[in-house]
Amino acid sequence: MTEITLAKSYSPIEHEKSILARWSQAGCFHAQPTDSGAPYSVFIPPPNVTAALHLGHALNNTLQDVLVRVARMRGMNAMWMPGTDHAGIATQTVVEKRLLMQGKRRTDFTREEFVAKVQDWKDEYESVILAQLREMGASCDEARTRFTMDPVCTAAVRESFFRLFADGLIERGKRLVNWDPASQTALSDDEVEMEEVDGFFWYLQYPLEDGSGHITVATTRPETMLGDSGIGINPRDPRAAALRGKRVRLPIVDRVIPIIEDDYVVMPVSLGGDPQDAKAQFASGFLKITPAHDANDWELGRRHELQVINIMAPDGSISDRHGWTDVSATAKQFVGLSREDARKAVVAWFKANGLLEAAKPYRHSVGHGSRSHVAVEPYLSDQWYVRVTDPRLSASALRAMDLQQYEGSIDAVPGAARDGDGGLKFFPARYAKTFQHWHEGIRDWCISRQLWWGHRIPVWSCSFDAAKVPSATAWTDRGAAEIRRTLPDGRIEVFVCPPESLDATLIPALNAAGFTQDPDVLDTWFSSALWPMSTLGWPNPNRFGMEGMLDTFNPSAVLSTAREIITLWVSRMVMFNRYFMNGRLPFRNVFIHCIVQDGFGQKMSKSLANGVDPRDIIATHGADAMRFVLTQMSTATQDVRLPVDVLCPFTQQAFQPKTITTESGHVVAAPTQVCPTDPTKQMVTAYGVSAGLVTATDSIPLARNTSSRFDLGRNFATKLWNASRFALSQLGTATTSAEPVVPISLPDRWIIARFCRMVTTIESALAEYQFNPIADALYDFVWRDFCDWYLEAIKPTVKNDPVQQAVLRAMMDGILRVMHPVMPFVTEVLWTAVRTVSTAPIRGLDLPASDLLAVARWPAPDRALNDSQAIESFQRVQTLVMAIRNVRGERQVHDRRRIVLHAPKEIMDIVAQGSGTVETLAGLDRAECSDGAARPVDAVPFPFQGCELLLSALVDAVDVGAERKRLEEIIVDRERKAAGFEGKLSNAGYLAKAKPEVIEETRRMLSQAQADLVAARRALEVLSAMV
RNA sequence: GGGCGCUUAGCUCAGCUGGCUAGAGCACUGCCCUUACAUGGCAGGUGUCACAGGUUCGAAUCCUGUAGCGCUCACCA
Repeated sequence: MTEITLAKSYSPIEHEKSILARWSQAGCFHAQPTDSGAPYSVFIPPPNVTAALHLGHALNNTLQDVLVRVARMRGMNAMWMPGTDHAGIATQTVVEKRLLMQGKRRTDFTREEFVAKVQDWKDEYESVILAQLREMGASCDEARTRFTMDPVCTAAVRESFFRLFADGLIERGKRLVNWDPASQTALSDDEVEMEEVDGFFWYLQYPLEDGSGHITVATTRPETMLGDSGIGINPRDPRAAALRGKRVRLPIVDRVIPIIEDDYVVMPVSLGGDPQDAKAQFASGFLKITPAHDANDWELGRRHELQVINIMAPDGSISDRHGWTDVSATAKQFVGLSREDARKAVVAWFKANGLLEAAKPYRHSVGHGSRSHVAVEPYLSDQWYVRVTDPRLSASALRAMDLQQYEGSIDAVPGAARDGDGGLKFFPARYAKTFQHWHEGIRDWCISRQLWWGHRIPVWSCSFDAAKVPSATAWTDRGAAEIRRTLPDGRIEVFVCPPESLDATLIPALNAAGFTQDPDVLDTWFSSALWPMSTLGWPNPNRFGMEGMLDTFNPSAVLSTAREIITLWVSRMVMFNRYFMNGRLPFRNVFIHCIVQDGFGQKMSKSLANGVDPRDIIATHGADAMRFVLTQMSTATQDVRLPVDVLCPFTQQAFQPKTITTESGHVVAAPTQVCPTDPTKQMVTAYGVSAGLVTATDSIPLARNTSSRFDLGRNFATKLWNASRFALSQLGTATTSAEPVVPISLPDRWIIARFCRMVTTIESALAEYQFNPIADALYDFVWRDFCDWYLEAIKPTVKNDPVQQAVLRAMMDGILRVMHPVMPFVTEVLWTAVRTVSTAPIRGLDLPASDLLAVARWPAPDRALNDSQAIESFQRVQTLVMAIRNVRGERQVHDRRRIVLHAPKEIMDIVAQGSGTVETLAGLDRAECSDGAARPVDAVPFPFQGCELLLSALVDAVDVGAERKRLEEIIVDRERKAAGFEGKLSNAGYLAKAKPEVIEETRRMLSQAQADLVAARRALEVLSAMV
């Protein structure tokens, strides 16, 4: 037998690399569609390549890894697809910022040059991210790593775009988009964040055209008045009748615009408006309508056929070249101003001309670009849309919902029954509501982005004189899809989308015919939405050597992600997967994990740069410790707050960093910190570096982050390590045998029963995606049951008891298996050591051998081993031990001192049942049967379950005063308890309505308290007699 | 404004299909370097379960309301 000696404590850094290498060499995370076992696939929510991963990602990936590793150990064909996301606007913004620091702009380069620079950035961070995943032990199928712009994914983008285009689900539209004047691109609704801004309500007077007076409009955006094309009033407004048919002469511009009536217009409180409505409090009853610069006005304008006058350039400045033609001489002075300056100038003009009636301060929310942080402009432009409002998409997503989780009647949702209906389930269930409400209020999805980094839109367009337009089938006959529209000037614009397979012939033909490709790229979520299909080779897996992948691994088992992703991504994956895969779901379950916040309650995020690099925690605590604590922190309702410390690179001391408040109001670690023990030494923080504020140098190095929250995990790994060391030391003489043994002694039967229950607890928690109970079950079992009780109990016997050795060996083996998904490294290291020992197997507990723990079988103990009787008996033993220890503790009896228990027969039975456990764990020299008559002189009495027990040889002399005090405290305690139970039992309602077993339990508790009371009082009497 | 959460020990959090004396880790106190582990062992103190009502024999748990915090959707009249 090989003797493996283990170091005195577990050092993660010494083992993690070699364990990773062993897994990698074995290729045990690589799955083939032809492998045995039911498919269990998980798609990593591909992190974007803007920055490295933080602990929020670590949490998500740890939980996924737990799921995947358990599935793998259960013999399923587990495939975890890793990858990254190109994150169009975010990545482009990051790179542009970097260039700006060098004094360069995107437009200083050609599109190809710039994309190459972004590609470099992507390559750098992609490799960082993949390394992070590896280091945290994520058992991803690395060989299948994907990036959203890989050829296989691009092929899926082309195919899906073509089919949506051909099916009429993609359209070109002139609509108001969220326009980011800084990055000069359209944004989807999801990329807009609302920020509170201090502003004003300005009250502007517009004269009536007939000179009969004026009306007053209220606005927060006076500069848009240059584009006003109508004035709205509510038809119920008492002033409406008199104004019907009248027109207003727009100041500055001199444009004459109609007054229209619409229910949408809010009436002021003074005229019957709702006082609860903030709008009514500020409204004048007259609404200026600017269809080109306000989404609601756009709708109003359509209803009343108002002119659409765009007064801005793409950079947000006032412009007469983007649709504004009736620029008056007065208006000229405003052209060219920024929107901010224009606002001031317009207000000043109104004031100077006596038309500014009032200005009231007003705080309101304004949309800002989530990346650029400048105010988003509702801007009229031509964009591509996916008509997700079509029932083929949105209603299909609703019909996918689990019926138990759908609110209302699913029959009201349009669409015919299909595969996949009702198959989508959320954990925790409340998030189904988010999903449902989103789809019920869904709006068409703007998918074009005026960026260079991303999937270029595969549409070629050209406009023709009506007479020269090609025939409607000219391009469709050649295999392309086509849509066309008539422009305001009567020309016909033709849009052609070729399928990728015909690129070689159609693209040259299109170019030759004068068509040009759309310069824009697709919203990143378009390609993300295809992730569970595109990574498996859809539409044609064989083309990429992925035979069988799509049919085997789609749908996946579960998507694990964050709350806000439900609308951004989950929704789109469901719609697309179902649309393209004949109703099939991308995943059956959606698990929403909690959010990791920093010590100030702010979500860790790449953009705020307050995230902690998991590698920092791995460095100070080890990957297993990090994973265990993250698992334990994962609860269903509570986000995780994680105070972060900085680790001084000079002294290795952790300290609380000095903080600063950012412009956006966030509290973050200051970019530079001073060593707490040596003020001459400085360091930079991860925040400072990620935010681009500082760079690390040799003299001012980067300080890692750490957090004491992970100590628990590190200590637990060490505990497991040492328990294994001890177990191995006890098994040195063990002999192997093929004949299964049946454990007889109480501690053996008990620990196996507890093991069974722990496995059950873990399995039922996993089924509900509840991770915190998994960590707790492991911790309680390993530390409390196994180490504190079992190992201590068997110390005197195990070396000479082959059956007990078999139990010890089996428990050690079983523990490593169930711990492995959460703490894969330390368990894999110990596995090698434990496997060198072999004993007889335990009947009913099959633990088949395996070279690597990562692919060992998950334990499935026989139900017969879950021995309730053993658990109850051992519980009595534990209670007795704890009672004795309590006396020892209070009397401060030295640990090594052996004492004597004197107990009546019924208690001696418990001692006997324990087969030595009580003696060992309570530090008894012996236990003697006693009727209480013959009382040793130095005996200390204590009540236990209604009996009076005595302990002797505790001390050399009894301190009567202290003893009396102790007994009196017990009496007070038991009196209080007895009174409580008596109160319950004297309540007629309680006796009549409570469950019989509950009442019985109360009676038992009462009689025990009363008996304790009797015993303690008698002991007090005896004590008094001694004096 | 709509929706969804949260508020339990000094800190970070469990518990909530109503029922034993409300728990864990950390921190704290006392004792112990007992040959697995001081990243440890044994013992101990600590809570008006946010607040106010209600339902019930019984509420941390269910209902209503209030306050504070967070997330999310909508909102530039």
